[in-house]
Amino acid sequence: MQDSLRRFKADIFQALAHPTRIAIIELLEGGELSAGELMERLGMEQANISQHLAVLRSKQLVVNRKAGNQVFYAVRDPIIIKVLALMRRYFQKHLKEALELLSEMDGSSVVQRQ
Amino acid sequence: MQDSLRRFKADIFQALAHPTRIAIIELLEGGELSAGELMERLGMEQANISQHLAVLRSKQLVVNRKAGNQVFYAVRDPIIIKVLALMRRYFQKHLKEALELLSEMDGSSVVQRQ
DNA sequence: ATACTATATTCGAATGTTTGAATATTCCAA
DNA sequence: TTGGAATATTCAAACATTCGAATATAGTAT
Repeated sequence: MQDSLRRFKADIFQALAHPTRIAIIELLEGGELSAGELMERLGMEQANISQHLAVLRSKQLVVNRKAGNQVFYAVRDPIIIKVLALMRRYFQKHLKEALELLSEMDGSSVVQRQ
Repeated sequence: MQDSLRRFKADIFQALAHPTRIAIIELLEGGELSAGELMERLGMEQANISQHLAVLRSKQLVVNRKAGNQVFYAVRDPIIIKVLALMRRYFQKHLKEALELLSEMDGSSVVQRQ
């Protein structure tokens, strides 16, 4: 059980482990939005957004509600929003190192190392 | 910037998105441990633990301290521990659905669907 | 019925992650 | 300085994720 609990947590982190999906959750922090609105605000392919929404749905991080033609999405549990808020705090706290990490990831590093 | 911030967050979630790495962080919640102790308690291959530690190090989720022969690891920032604590709350709150999700993942589902 | 709009799914190529086996490094002790 | 213990790295195979293009479904209006 210990291990499958950890698999469960890992799967949720996995679902959060993509910039587009984080953007979706952050957009939904202000309340529910339709798939189309998410698509517009993110400026990405329709299919791509829909695929990311499918990931978030499959891990139950979001719930959806059909209204006629459209499908509205919302974050299922505010705990997830809290998790992202903690991440923001973490980022701010470690801003300097975070920026160094980011530039290394870019391959545009200006950071000294010995 | 908005987007690279999200890439940063996504990378941290990615680092947490593995049961073994979650186990490592949870073991470290009680204080620092050597790589060897982690290996023993997790009962996994030496190389495997070391690789997972390398992932956690590269995203700066843990810090390490060499002491003679050994390397001791610790969680860098308690915020990460808080994140995992939130996940525990989330899990407890959604225990029923979580169990269903887990059994689906196992392929050993006993859950009814229509 | 037909056409239109909104959303979802499937497919395959590209890319990234995970693993154990083998090997390397580092430190200490004899 | 040789040997052993602790840890890290490299490699390649297996597996998973991501993307856009194409296609499917479902609702609404004509």
